[in-house]
Amino acid sequence: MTPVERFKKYLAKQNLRMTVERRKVVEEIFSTAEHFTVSDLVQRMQANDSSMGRSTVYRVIPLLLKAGMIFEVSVRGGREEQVYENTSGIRHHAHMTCEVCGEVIEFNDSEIHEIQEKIATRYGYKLKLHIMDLRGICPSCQEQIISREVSAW
Amino acid sequence: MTPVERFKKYLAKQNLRMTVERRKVVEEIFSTAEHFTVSDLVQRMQANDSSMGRSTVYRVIPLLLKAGMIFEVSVRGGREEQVYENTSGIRHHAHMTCEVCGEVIEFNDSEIHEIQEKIATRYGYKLKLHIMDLRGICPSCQEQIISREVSAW
DNA sequence: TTTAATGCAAACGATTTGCAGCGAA
DNA sequence: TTCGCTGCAAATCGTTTGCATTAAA
Repeated sequence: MTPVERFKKYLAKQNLRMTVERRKVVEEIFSTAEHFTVSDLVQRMQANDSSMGRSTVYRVIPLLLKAGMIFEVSVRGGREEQVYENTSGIRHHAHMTCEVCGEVIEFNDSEIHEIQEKIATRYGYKLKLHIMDLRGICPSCQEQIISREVSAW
Repeated sequence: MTPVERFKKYLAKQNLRMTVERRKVVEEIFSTAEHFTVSDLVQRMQANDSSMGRSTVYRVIPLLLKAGMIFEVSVRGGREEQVYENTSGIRHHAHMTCEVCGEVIEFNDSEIHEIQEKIATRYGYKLKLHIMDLRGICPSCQEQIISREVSAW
């Protein structure tokens, strides 16, 4: 079943309508596995059809969330746009961030995946997105900022 | 060393100034271990001093982030305010969310903590915040929404 | 036909910024 | 005496919403 068909079924169940605009949004979202923002979608879609409305995209997003077809991904700060991902396939995000200098280390630990699956199984969940977000202070920033005050923490 | 002293040192290092307003913000943030929003702070502080400016708080936040004294915590959606936490003590957030109905299960798995610490040690990081965020679809929503289409995923 | 969906523009709400006066160092 | 900091008001920017029109079902 294609994403469009899946969404159409979901809409029908809610007594909502499949429109050309909604179809285009879904096709655009599932055309790649990359994450996206509303601006990304609008920009890509307006390249083909300049009349495509921004608010239409904003109105489709919550429906796709409810349908379990996309996820919110980002931890947003300031006035950054929300980032989404489609749910075709399970995504793993495991990273450790230094909150001082912003360094990000990505890692992929099989033990983590095993535990995540174990937990999901325990509760009967079908996992679509795993985020392991470790925040701390990297070695060099520890020296510069904390110096010998570590014991005070 | 108190949070205020710590922040003062950080400011001095950057050739910035410790002011009465900044002192009050830090004291307010470290008066509890709870998370907070800018509105929380402004409201609490204006109870004592109605002239306290909102933009002053907004301008202190990035300094405290850089100083490693607070963290951004929330995964914000829509126009929700950003949530922060002070870094006195390590915080663990482990939860699994159903993206369809919004159910949130909090769990505390010692194995996860062990692995998180192991990873941090490997890279020399001083951990302050651990977030394990699992997103998926809960059993009852799987029935209602996916029904017998699971195989198509 | 009925009524949900669309595009546009205006409204919102959180966050940022320009500015003139203030006050740490 | 500097020049970073403050409160205020205005500006930004992502997101939401009212409305007249269009188009699924």
